[in-house]
Amino acid sequence: MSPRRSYDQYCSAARALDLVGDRWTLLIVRELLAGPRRYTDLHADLPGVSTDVLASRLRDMERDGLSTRRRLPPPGAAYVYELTARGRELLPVLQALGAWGEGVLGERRPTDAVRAHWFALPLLRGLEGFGAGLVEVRLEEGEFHVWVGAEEGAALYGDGPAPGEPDARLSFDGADTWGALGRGELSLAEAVRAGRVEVVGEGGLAKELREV
Amino acid sequence: MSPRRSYDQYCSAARALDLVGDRWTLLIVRELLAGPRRYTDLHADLPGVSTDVLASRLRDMERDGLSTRRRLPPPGAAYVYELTARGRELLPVLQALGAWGEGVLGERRPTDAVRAHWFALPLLRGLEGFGAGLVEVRLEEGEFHVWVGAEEGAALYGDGPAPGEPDARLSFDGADTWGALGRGELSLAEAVRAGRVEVVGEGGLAKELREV
DNA sequence: CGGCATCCGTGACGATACTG
DNA sequence: CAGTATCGTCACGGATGCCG
Repeated sequence: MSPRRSYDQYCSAARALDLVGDRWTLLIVRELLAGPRRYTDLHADLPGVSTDVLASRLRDMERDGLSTRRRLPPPGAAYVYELTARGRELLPVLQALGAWGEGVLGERRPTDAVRAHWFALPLLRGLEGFGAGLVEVRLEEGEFHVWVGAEEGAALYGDGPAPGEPDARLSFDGADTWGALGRGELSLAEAVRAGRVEVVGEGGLAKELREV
Repeated sequence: MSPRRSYDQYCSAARALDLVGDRWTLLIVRELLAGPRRYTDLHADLPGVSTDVLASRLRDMERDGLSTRRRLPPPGAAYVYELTARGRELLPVLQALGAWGEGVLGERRPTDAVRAHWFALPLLRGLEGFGAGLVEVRLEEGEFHVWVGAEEGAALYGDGPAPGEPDARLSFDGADTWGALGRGELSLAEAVRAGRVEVVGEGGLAKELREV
Protein backbone atom coordinates (compact mmCIF):
# COMPACT_ATOMS: atom_id res chain seq x y z
CA MET A 1 0.00 0.00 0.00
CA SER A 2 1.57 3.25 -1.08
CA PRO A 3 1.31 5.80 1.69
CA ARG A 4 0.37 8.49 -0.82
CA ARG A 5 3.01 10.97 -1.68
CA SER A 6 1.36 14.33 -2.05
CA TYR A 7 2.53 17.72 -3.20
CA ASP A 8 0.50 19.16 -0.33
CA GLN A 9 -0.72 22.14 -2.27
CA TYR A 10 -4.24 23.49 -2.14
CA CYS A 11 -4.55 23.55 -5.92
CA SER A 12 -6.70 21.25 -7.99
CA ALA A 13 -4.02 20.70 -10.62
CA ALA A 14 -1.54 19.65 -7.94
CA ARG A 15 -4.16 17.35 -6.42
CA ALA A 16 -4.79 15.80 -9.80
CA LEU A 17 -1.07 15.15 -10.09
CA ASP A 18 -1.12 13.55 -6.66
CA LEU A 19 -3.45 10.94 -8.16
CA VAL A 20 -2.27 10.57 -11.75
CA GLY A 21 1.18 12.14 -11.74
CA ASP A 22 3.10 8.99 -11.02
CA ARG A 23 5.00 7.35 -13.80
CA TRP A 24 2.83 5.09 -16.01
CA THR A 25 -0.50 6.04 -14.44
CA LEU A 26 -1.80 8.18 -17.29
CA LEU A 27 -0.63 5.64 -19.84
CA ILE A 28 -2.58 2.96 -17.99
CA VAL A 29 -5.60 5.24 -18.20
CA ARG A 30 -5.01 5.58 -21.94
CA GLU A 31 -4.99 1.79 -22.23
CA LEU A 32 -8.15 1.36 -20.19
CA LEU A 33 -9.99 3.99 -22.22
CA ALA A 34 -9.98 1.24 -24.83
CA GLY A 35 -12.16 -0.86 -22.55
CA PRO A 36 -11.58 -3.57 -19.95
CA ARG A 37 -8.13 -5.09 -20.07
CA ARG A 38 -6.44 -7.98 -18.37
CA TYR A 39 -3.23 -7.58 -16.47
CA THR A 40 -1.26 -9.36 -19.12
CA ASP A 41 -2.72 -7.25 -21.89
CA LEU A 42 -1.72 -4.11 -20.06
CA HIS A 43 1.73 -5.44 -19.47
CA ALA A 44 2.09 -6.32 -23.13
CA ASP A 45 0.96 -2.92 -24.38
CA LEU A 46 3.09 -0.95 -21.94
CA PRO A 47 6.59 -2.16 -22.76
CA GLY A 48 9.04 -1.25 -20.04
CA VAL A 49 6.69 -1.22 -17.10
CA SER A 50 7.75 -3.72 -14.50
CA THR A 51 5.23 -6.16 -13.16
CA ASP A 52 5.30 -4.85 -9.62
CA VAL A 53 4.91 -1.24 -10.69
CA LEU A 54 1.96 -2.16 -12.87
CA ALA A 55 0.33 -4.07 -10.04
CA SER A 56 1.01 -1.21 -7.66
CA ARG A 57 -0.48 1.39 -10.00
CA LEU A 58 -3.58 -0.69 -10.55
CA ARG A 59 -4.03 -1.00 -6.80
CA ASP A 60 -3.57 2.73 -6.31
CA MET A 61 -5.99 3.53 -9.10
CA GLU A 62 -8.59 1.25 -7.60
CA ARG A 63 -8.12 2.75 -4.16
CA ASP A 64 -8.49 6.22 -5.66
CA GLY A 65 -11.64 5.36 -7.53
CA LEU A 66 -10.18 5.55 -11.01
CA SER A 67 -10.59 1.90 -11.89
CA THR A 68 -12.09 -1.33 -10.69
CA ARG A 69 -11.11 -4.94 -10.85
CA ARG A 70 -13.78 -7.34 -12.01
CA ARG A 71 -13.94 -11.06 -12.59
CA LEU A 72 -15.14 -12.02 -16.00
CA PRO A 73 -17.89 -14.64 -16.08
CA PRO A 74 -16.83 -18.07 -17.27
CA PRO A 75 -15.82 -19.29 -19.70
CA GLY A 76 -12.52 -17.51 -19.86
CA ALA A 77 -12.87 -16.34 -16.30
CA ALA A 78 -10.17 -13.83 -15.67
CA TYR A 79 -9.73 -10.54 -13.91
CA VAL A 80 -10.14 -7.43 -15.96
CA TYR A 81 -9.42 -3.84 -15.04
CA GLU A 82 -11.68 -1.09 -16.21
CA LEU A 83 -12.10 2.59 -15.64
CA THR A 84 -14.80 4.06 -13.47
CA ALA A 85 -16.78 7.05 -14.73
CA ARG A 86 -14.34 9.19 -12.80
CA GLY A 87 -11.42 7.56 -14.55
CA ARG A 88 -12.98 8.07 -17.95
CA GLU A 89 -13.19 11.77 -17.17
CA LEU A 90 -9.43 11.86 -17.60
CA LEU A 91 -9.90 11.74 -21.36
CA PRO A 92 -9.56 15.56 -21.69
CA VAL A 93 -6.26 15.39 -19.82
CA LEU A 94 -4.92 12.83 -22.25
CA GLN A 95 -6.29 14.82 -25.16
CA ALA A 96 -4.58 17.99 -23.98
CA LEU A 97 -1.32 16.12 -23.50
CA GLY A 98 -1.69 14.44 -26.87
CA ALA A 99 -2.46 17.67 -28.67
CA TRP A 100 0.56 19.32 -27.11
CA GLY A 101 2.76 16.33 -27.78
CA GLU A 102 1.98 16.29 -31.50
CA GLY A 103 4.54 19.02 -31.90
CA VAL A 104 7.33 16.84 -30.54
CA LEU A 105 6.31 13.45 -31.85
CA GLY A 106 8.41 13.54 -34.99
CA GLU A 107 9.30 10.45 -36.91
CA ARG A 108 9.02 7.07 -35.34
CA ARG A 109 12.25 6.00 -33.69
CA PRO A 110 13.43 2.41 -34.04
CA THR A 111 12.94 1.93 -30.31
CA ASP A 112 9.37 3.21 -30.33
CA ALA A 113 6.57 0.76 -29.72
CA VAL A 114 3.34 1.27 -31.65
CA ARG A 115 -0.18 0.08 -30.99
CA ALA A 116 -3.14 0.72 -33.21
CA HIS A 117 -5.37 2.05 -30.46
CA TRP A 118 -2.84 4.72 -29.50
CA PHE A 119 -3.87 6.27 -32.74
CA ALA A 120 -7.44 6.53 -31.53
CA LEU A 121 -6.76 9.61 -29.42
CA PRO A 122 -5.76 11.85 -32.35
CA LEU A 123 -8.59 10.31 -34.35
CA LEU A 124 -11.09 11.23 -31.67
CA ARG A 125 -9.71 14.76 -31.74
CA GLY A 126 -10.03 14.82 -35.50
CA LEU A 127 -13.65 13.75 -35.22
CA GLU A 128 -14.58 16.53 -32.82
CA GLY A 129 -17.03 18.82 -34.48
CA PHE A 130 -18.60 16.05 -36.48
CA GLY A 131 -21.68 14.23 -35.31
CA ALA A 132 -21.25 11.41 -32.87
CA GLY A 133 -21.07 7.89 -34.14
CA LEU A 134 -19.16 4.67 -34.27
CA VAL A 135 -16.25 4.71 -36.68
CA GLU A 136 -14.17 1.77 -37.80
CA VAL A 137 -10.73 2.55 -39.14
CA ARG A 138 -8.39 0.51 -41.25
CA LEU A 139 -4.97 1.98 -40.76
CA GLU A 140 -3.25 -0.08 -43.42
CA GLU A 141 -4.03 -2.81 -45.86
CA GLY A 142 -4.87 -5.96 -44.03
CA GLU A 143 -6.30 -6.25 -40.59
CA PHE A 144 -4.80 -3.33 -38.73
CA HIS A 145 -8.09 -2.03 -37.36
CA VAL A 146 -9.12 0.46 -34.72
CA TRP A 147 -12.50 1.76 -33.82
CA VAL A 148 -13.50 5.03 -32.27
CA GLY A 149 -16.83 5.94 -30.83
CA ALA A 150 -18.76 8.02 -28.42
CA GLU A 151 -20.65 5.50 -26.35
CA GLU A 152 -21.29 7.03 -22.98
CA GLY A 153 -20.16 4.95 -20.05
CA ALA A 154 -18.18 2.47 -22.08
CA ALA A 155 -14.95 2.24 -23.95
CA LEU A 156 -14.13 5.12 -26.23
CA TYR A 157 -12.01 3.18 -28.66
CA GLY A 158 -10.38 -0.15 -29.14
CA ASP A 159 -8.40 -2.50 -31.30
CA GLY A 160 -9.96 -4.71 -33.89
CA PRO A 161 -13.29 -4.38 -35.64
CA ALA A 162 -15.93 -2.09 -34.20
CA PRO A 163 -18.23 -3.67 -31.57
CA GLY A 164 -21.31 -3.01 -33.65
CA GLU A 165 -22.41 -1.65 -36.97
CA PRO A 166 -20.20 1.37 -37.65
CA ASP A 167 -21.69 4.62 -38.92
CA ALA A 168 -18.62 5.13 -41.06
CA ARG A 169 -15.52 3.25 -42.12
CA LEU A 170 -12.26 5.04 -42.78
CA SER A 171 -9.41 3.52 -44.76
CA PHE A 172 -6.00 5.14 -44.54
CA ASP A 173 -3.73 4.75 -47.54
CA GLY A 174 -0.69 3.92 -45.42
CA ALA A 175 1.48 4.65 -42.44
CA ASP A 176 2.56 8.00 -43.82
CA THR A 177 -0.96 9.28 -43.61
CA TRP A 178 -1.87 8.13 -40.13
CA GLY A 179 1.60 9.12 -38.97
CA ALA A 180 1.07 12.62 -40.29
CA LEU A 181 -2.27 12.76 -38.54
CA GLY A 182 -0.67 11.63 -35.30
CA ARG A 183 1.96 14.34 -35.63
CA GLY A 184 -0.69 16.96 -36.26
CA GLU A 185 0.69 17.72 -39.72
CA LEU A 186 -2.57 16.74 -41.33
CA SER A 187 -6.12 17.08 -40.09
CA LEU A 188 -8.63 14.35 -40.69
CA ALA A 189 -10.62 16.70 -42.88
CA GLU A 190 -7.57 17.50 -44.99
CA ALA A 191 -6.70 13.84 -45.31
CA VAL A 192 -10.17 13.02 -46.57
CA ARG A 193 -10.10 15.93 -49.00
CA ALA A 194 -6.70 14.86 -50.28
CA GLY A 195 -7.97 11.36 -50.93
CA ARG A 196 -5.57 9.86 -48.44
CA VAL A 197 -8.45 8.60 -46.32
CA GLU A 198 -11.38 6.89 -47.93
CA VAL A 199 -14.76 7.19 -46.26
CA VAL A 200 -17.31 4.45 -46.71
CA GLY A 201 -20.82 4.42 -45.34
CA GLU A 202 -24.28 5.80 -45.85
CA GLY A 203 -24.89 7.33 -42.43
CA GLY A 204 -24.91 11.03 -41.67
CA LEU A 205 -21.46 10.91 -40.18
CA ALA A 206 -19.99 9.35 -43.30
CA LYS A 207 -21.61 12.01 -45.43
CA GLU A 208 -20.35 14.77 -43.18
CA LEU A 209 -16.84 13.40 -43.45
CA ARG A 210 -16.98 13.22 -47.20
CA GLU A 211 -18.36 16.73 -47.55
CA VAL A 212 -15.87 18.70 -45.48
CA MET B 1 22.53 16.22 -17.62
CA SER B 2 19.64 13.82 -17.51
CA PRO B 3 19.98 11.23 -20.26
CA ARG B 4 16.29 11.44 -21.04
CA ARG B 5 14.17 8.63 -19.80
CA SER B 6 11.55 7.92 -22.41
CA TYR B 7 8.52 5.69 -22.56
CA ASP B 8 9.57 4.87 -26.14
CA GLN B 9 6.06 4.83 -27.47
CA TYR B 10 5.02 6.32 -30.78
CA CYS B 11 2.14 8.24 -29.22
CA SER B 12 2.00 11.98 -28.75
CA ALA B 13 0.57 11.72 -25.23
CA ALA B 14 3.43 9.47 -24.20
CA ARG B 15 5.92 11.83 -25.82
CA ALA B 16 4.40 14.74 -23.93
CA LEU B 17 4.85 12.78 -20.72
CA ASP B 18 8.47 12.16 -21.67
CA LEU B 19 8.93 15.93 -21.48
CA VAL B 20 6.60 17.03 -18.70
CA GLY B 21 5.78 13.82 -16.85
CA ASP B 22 8.55 14.06 -14.31
CA ARG B 23 7.71 15.04 -10.79
CA TRP B 24 7.42 18.84 -10.32
CA THR B 25 7.73 19.75 -13.98
CA LEU B 26 4.10 20.69 -14.57
CA LEU B 27 3.98 22.57 -11.30
CA ILE B 28 7.00 24.59 -12.39
CA VAL B 29 5.12 25.37 -15.60
CA ARG B 30 2.16 26.50 -13.52
CA GLU B 31 4.46 28.84 -11.62
CA LEU B 32 6.04 30.24 -14.76
CA LEU B 33 2.66 30.87 -16.37
CA ALA B 34 2.56 33.68 -13.81
CA GLY B 35 5.51 35.30 -15.56
CA PRO B 36 9.29 35.30 -15.13
CA ARG B 37 10.45 33.94 -11.80
CA ARG B 38 13.77 33.71 -10.06
CA TYR B 39 15.11 30.44 -8.79
CA THR B 40 14.48 31.44 -5.21
CA ASP B 41 10.90 32.47 -5.92
CA LEU B 42 10.23 29.10 -7.52
CA HIS B 43 11.81 27.31 -4.60
CA ALA B 44 9.70 29.30 -2.16
CA ASP B 45 6.42 28.64 -3.98
CA LEU B 46 7.07 24.94 -4.46
CA PRO B 47 7.50 23.69 -0.90
CA GLY B 48 9.07 20.28 -0.82
CA VAL B 49 11.09 20.45 -4.01
CA SER B 50 14.75 19.97 -3.32
CA THR B 51 17.25 22.45 -4.67
CA ASP B 52 18.97 20.02 -6.99
CA VAL B 53 15.74 18.67 -8.43
CA LEU B 54 14.53 22.20 -9.12
CA ALA B 55 17.80 23.11 -10.84
CA SER B 56 17.72 19.87 -12.80
CA ARG B 57 14.13 20.40 -13.97
CA LEU B 58 14.89 23.94 -15.05
CA ARG B 59 17.84 22.69 -17.07
CA ASP B 60 15.77 19.95 -18.68
CA MET B 61 13.00 22.38 -19.50
CA GLU B 62 15.45 24.76 -21.12
CA ARG B 63 17.05 21.96 -23.11
CA ASP B 64 13.60 20.87 -24.26
CA GLY B 65 12.56 24.35 -25.31
CA LEU B 66 9.95 24.86 -22.63
CA SER B 67 11.68 27.68 -20.81
CA THR B 68 14.63 30.02 -21.04
CA ARG B 69 16.98 31.59 -18.57
CA ARG B 70 17.51 35.31 -18.91
CA ARG B 71 19.55 37.86 -17.03
CA LEU B 72 17.57 40.80 -15.79
CA PRO B 73 19.08 44.20 -16.58
CA PRO B 74 20.61 46.00 -13.62
CA PRO B 75 19.70 47.14 -11.09
CA GLY B 76 18.63 43.98 -9.42
CA ALA B 77 20.43 41.92 -12.00
CA ALA B 78 19.41 38.34 -11.46
CA TYR B 79 18.53 35.36 -13.53
CA VAL B 80 14.91 34.74 -14.24
CA TYR B 81 13.27 31.72 -15.77
CA GLU B 82 10.41 32.16 -18.15
CA LEU B 83 8.35 30.03 -20.45
CA THR B 84 8.80 29.95 -24.19
CA ALA B 85 5.74 30.10 -26.43
CA ARG B 86 5.92 26.33 -26.53
CA GLY B 87 5.90 26.16 -22.76
CA ARG B 88 2.93 28.47 -22.54
CA GLU B 89 1.03 26.09 -24.77
CA LEU B 90 0.89 23.73 -21.81
CA LEU B 91 -1.85 25.85 -20.30
CA PRO B 92 -4.60 23.55 -21.64
CA VAL B 93 -2.88 20.59 -20.00
CA LEU B 94 -2.90 22.33 -16.65
CA GLN B 95 -6.48 23.42 -17.20
CA ALA B 96 -7.59 19.89 -17.96
CA LEU B 97 -5.77 18.58 -14.89
CA GLY B 98 -7.19 21.38 -12.76
CA ALA B 99 -10.72 20.83 -13.98
CA TRP B 100 -10.46 17.13 -13.25
CA GLY B 101 -8.82 17.76 -9.89
CA GLU B 102 -11.61 20.01 -8.68
CA GLY B 103 -13.54 16.90 -7.84
CA VAL B 104 -10.91 15.68 -5.41
CA LEU B 105 -9.69 18.96 -3.97
CA GLY B 106 -11.94 18.99 -0.93
CA GLU B 107 -11.25 21.09 2.08
CA ARG B 108 -7.85 22.53 2.68
CA ARG B 109 -5.69 20.25 4.78
CA PRO B 110 -3.49 21.73 7.48
CA THR B 111 -0.42 20.59 5.56
CA ASP B 112 -1.52 22.23 2.32
CA ALA B 113 0.37 25.25 1.07
CA VAL B 114 -1.63 27.98 -0.64
CA ARG B 115 -0.59 30.72 -3.04
CA ALA B 116 -2.87 33.34 -4.45
CA HIS B 117 -1.86 32.74 -8.05
CA TRP B 118 -2.75 29.06 -7.86
CA PHE B 119 -6.27 30.33 -7.80
CA ALA B 120 -5.78 32.01 -11.16
CA LEU B 121 -6.21 28.76 -13.09
CA PRO B 122 -9.82 28.15 -11.97
CA LEU B 123 -10.47 31.86 -12.40
CA LEU B 124 -9.26 31.73 -15.99
CA ARG B 125 -11.56 28.79 -16.57
CA GLY B 126 -14.43 30.71 -15.02
CA LEU B 127 -13.75 33.62 -17.36
CA GLU B 128 -13.86 31.48 -20.49
CA GLY B 129 -16.78 32.54 -22.59
CA PHE B 130 -16.55 36.14 -21.49
CA GLY B 131 -14.68 38.71 -23.51
CA ALA B 132 -10.93 38.95 -23.04
CA GLY B 133 -9.54 41.48 -20.67
CA LEU B 134 -7.37 42.15 -17.70
CA VAL B 135 -9.00 41.31 -14.38
CA GLU B 136 -7.75 42.16 -10.95
CA VAL B 137 -9.03 40.05 -8.10
CA ARG B 138 -9.08 40.68 -4.39
CA LEU B 139 -9.48 37.31 -2.76
CA GLU B 140 -10.02 38.61 0.75
CA GLU B 141 -10.12 41.86 2.62
CA GLY B 142 -6.72 43.44 2.52
CA GLU B 143 -4.07 42.96 -0.09
CA PHE B 144 -4.49 39.39 -1.21
CA HIS B 145 -4.49 40.18 -4.91
CA VAL B 146 -4.23 38.15 -8.07
CA TRP B 147 -4.65 39.21 -11.63
CA VAL B 148 -5.73 37.25 -14.63
CA GLY B 149 -5.50 38.26 -18.21
CA ALA B 150 -5.20 37.22 -21.76
CA GLU B 151 -2.10 38.98 -22.99
CA GLU B 152 -0.67 36.95 -25.80
CA GLY B 153 2.95 36.05 -25.41
CA ALA B 154 3.24 37.14 -21.82
CA ALA B 155 2.23 35.99 -18.40
CA LEU B 156 -1.33 34.84 -18.03
CA TYR B 157 -1.72 35.68 -14.38
CA GLY B 158 0.25 36.77 -11.39
CA ASP B 159 0.33 37.83 -7.79
CA GLY B 160 -0.23 41.37 -6.68
CA PRO B 161 -1.97 44.19 -8.47
CA ALA B 162 -2.59 43.95 -12.18
CA PRO B 163 0.24 45.16 -14.41
CA GLY B 164 -1.95 47.80 -16.03
CA GLU B 165 -5.39 49.27 -15.87
CA PRO B 166 -7.75 46.33 -15.32
CA ASP B 167 -10.94 46.01 -17.31
CA ALA B 168 -12.69 44.67 -14.26
CA ARG B 169 -12.03 44.21 -10.57
CA LEU B 170 -13.48 41.30 -8.65
CA SER B 171 -13.76 41.22 -4.88
CA PHE B 172 -14.44 37.91 -3.19
CA ASP B 173 -16.27 38.00 0.11
CA GLY B 174 -13.93 35.50 1.74
CA ALA B 175 -12.06 32.26 1.58
CA ASP B 176 -15.26 30.22 1.51
CA THR B 177 -16.17 31.69 -1.81
CA TRP B 178 -12.88 31.35 -3.63
CA GLY B 179 -12.43 27.96 -2.03
CA ALA B 180 -15.79 26.87 -3.43
CA LEU B 181 -14.80 28.18 -6.82
CA GLY B 182 -11.53 26.28 -6.66
CA ARG B 183 -13.41 23.10 -5.80
CA GLY B 184 -15.80 23.62 -8.68
CA GLU B 185 -18.78 23.85 -6.35
CA LEU B 186 -19.56 27.35 -7.55
CA SER B 187 -19.09 28.91 -10.95
CA LEU B 188 -17.88 32.47 -11.28
CA ALA B 189 -21.21 33.43 -12.81
CA GLU B 190 -23.11 31.92 -9.89
CA ALA B 191 -20.85 33.62 -7.38
CA VAL B 192 -21.48 37.00 -8.98
CA ARG B 193 -25.21 36.38 -9.11
CA ALA B 194 -25.24 35.35 -5.45
CA GLY B 195 -23.47 38.53 -4.46
CA ARG B 196 -20.45 36.66 -3.19
CA VAL B 197 -18.23 38.31 -5.77
CA GLU B 198 -18.49 42.03 -6.38
CA VAL B 199 -17.66 43.32 -9.84
CA VAL B 200 -16.33 46.84 -10.24
CA GLY B 201 -15.53 48.53 -13.51
CA GLU B 202 -17.06 50.26 -16.48
CA GLY B 203 -15.58 48.17 -19.28
CA GLY B 204 -17.47 45.68 -21.38
CA LEU B 205 -16.07 42.74 -19.48
CA ALA B 206 -17.25 44.14 -16.16
CA LYS B 207 -20.73 44.67 -17.57
CA GLU B 208 -20.80 41.16 -19.01
CA LEU B 209 -19.86 39.75 -15.63
CA ARG B 210 -22.55 41.70 -13.84
CA GLU B 211 -25.21 40.74 -16.31
CA VAL B 212 -24.85 36.97 -16.33
C1' DC C 1 21.97 36.65 -0.34
C1' DG C 2 20.73 34.14 -4.54
C1' DG C 3 21.98 30.09 -7.23
C1' DC C 4 23.21 26.32 -7.36
C1' DA C 5 26.63 21.67 -6.43
C1' DT C 6 27.55 17.92 -3.26
C1' DC C 7 26.64 14.44 -0.12
C1' DC C 8 23.63 11.21 1.96
C1' DG C 9 19.54 8.39 3.38
C1' DT C 10 15.19 6.68 1.59
C1' DG C 11 12.04 5.28 -1.58
C1' DA C 12 10.60 4.57 -6.36
C1' DC C 13 11.65 2.12 -10.33
C1' DG C 14 13.17 -1.67 -13.83
C1' DA C 15 14.61 -6.40 -14.69
C1' DT C 16 14.45 -11.00 -13.59
C1' DA C 17 12.96 -15.00 -11.13
C1' DC C 18 9.54 -17.42 -9.07
C1' DT C 19 4.81 -19.05 -7.41
C1' DG C 20 -0.43 -20.15 -6.88
C1' DC D 1 -2.38 -16.02 -16.26
C1' DA D 2 -1.72 -12.87 -12.56
C1' DG D 3 0.71 -11.44 -10.01
C1' DT D 4 4.61 -11.58 -5.61
C1' DA D 5 9.57 -11.66 -4.24
C1' DT D 6 14.09 -10.11 -4.69
C1' DC D 7 17.62 -7.08 -5.91
C1' DG D 8 20.40 -3.45 -8.04
C1' DT D 9 19.95 1.24 -9.57
C1' DC D 10 18.36 5.64 -9.88
C1' DA D 11 15.40 9.46 -8.60
C1' DC D 12 14.03 12.16 -4.93
C1' DG D 13 14.03 14.96 -0.47
C1' DG D 14 16.78 17.22 3.10
C1' DA D 15 20.88 19.36 4.64
C1' DT D 16 25.04 21.59 4.00
C1' DG D 17 28.62 24.14 1.66
C1' DC D 18 30.56 26.95 -1.87
C1' DC D 19 31.03 30.84 -4.85
C1' DG D 20 29.74 34.87 -7.23
